[in-house]
Amino acid sequence: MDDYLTIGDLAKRAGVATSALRYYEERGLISSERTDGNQRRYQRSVLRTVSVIRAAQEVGLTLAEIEQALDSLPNSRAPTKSDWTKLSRGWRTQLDERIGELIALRDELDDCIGCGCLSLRSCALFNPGDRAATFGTGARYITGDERPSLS
Amino acid sequence: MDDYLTIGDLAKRAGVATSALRYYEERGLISSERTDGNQRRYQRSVLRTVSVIRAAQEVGLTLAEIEQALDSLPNSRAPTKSDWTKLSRGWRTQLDERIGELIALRDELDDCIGCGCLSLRSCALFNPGDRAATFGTGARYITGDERPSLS
DNA sequence: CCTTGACTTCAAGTCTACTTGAAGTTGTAT
DNA sequence: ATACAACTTCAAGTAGACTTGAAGTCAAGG
Repeated sequence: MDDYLTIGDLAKRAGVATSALRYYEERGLISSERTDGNQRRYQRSVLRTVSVIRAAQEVGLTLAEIEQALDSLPNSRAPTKSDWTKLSRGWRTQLDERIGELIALRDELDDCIGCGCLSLRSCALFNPGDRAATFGTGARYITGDERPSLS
Repeated sequence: MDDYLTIGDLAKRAGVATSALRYYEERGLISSERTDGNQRRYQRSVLRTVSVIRAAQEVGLTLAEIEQALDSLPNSRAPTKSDWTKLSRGWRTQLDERIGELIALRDELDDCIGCGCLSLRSCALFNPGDRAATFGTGARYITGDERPSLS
């Protein structure tokens, strides 16, 4: 049973809090077995899953989206190498998009620095509408709901 | 008094909800005058301020940080061209940093796609610790609290 | 004048991703 | 055997940026 991790060990190795792990489990993102005394024991592969979750979060995905992605895997949960390849390819695309958006925004900023934009006539930054209008809490623009054209 | 905007007009032209404008005002980010009947009337310059606020949010700043930036302006609120230049230069820097982070993450993803990372031995993505460990809700990594080195 | 849409305030609700606290149980080293 | 850290559950709290709803007032067209 050296192959099993306690929640504390997993937390340490994955770089997350134990409370976060319990939360992931509650949401169904990871799973565990229990000891006779009802304590969680995680398979090593769960460490991999948690790493994937954190990476996906950095890409900008919500836990709901990550859950969906993990659910879509053939052997649900605990992604294999080819699963990971599939997922990361998709995420890379989204990441590319977000990077593109930020670069576009940066270009607008550059144009605006000292351009007299404050006239509000032609400045892209100061004319909303085609830029991401709805971005509530957090970075939601990456999910593909809508993509600001910045044309 | 054609120079004044109602809250509905401002909302439409700025691309935000009226509730958001009241919220900004409550937080002290924008200000208004009142009619005899106690309705808000905004100066045209407020449209500019709202645009600046939205742009800054897209850069990744919180309202608290934006408020601080606006407060730091000599003629507080309603930024002039040179104020805007100052602000946008600073924001551009942060934007650059965030873009750099995302690009680094993308490179990691690329390395990981089909590299056998799942061994968990040497993969940057799968070895947390030096990557941004704390990013709660939203894009907090841009604020300079901590910068992941991704070394 | 009257209707109707736009406005007012204020309190409370929403969403995401957790964290914190209380009260109690388990595992392990000595 | 005993201490003590690490674990358990469950409820409630947190942060940020708003939104929603209720109950009432204002403004402009016909």
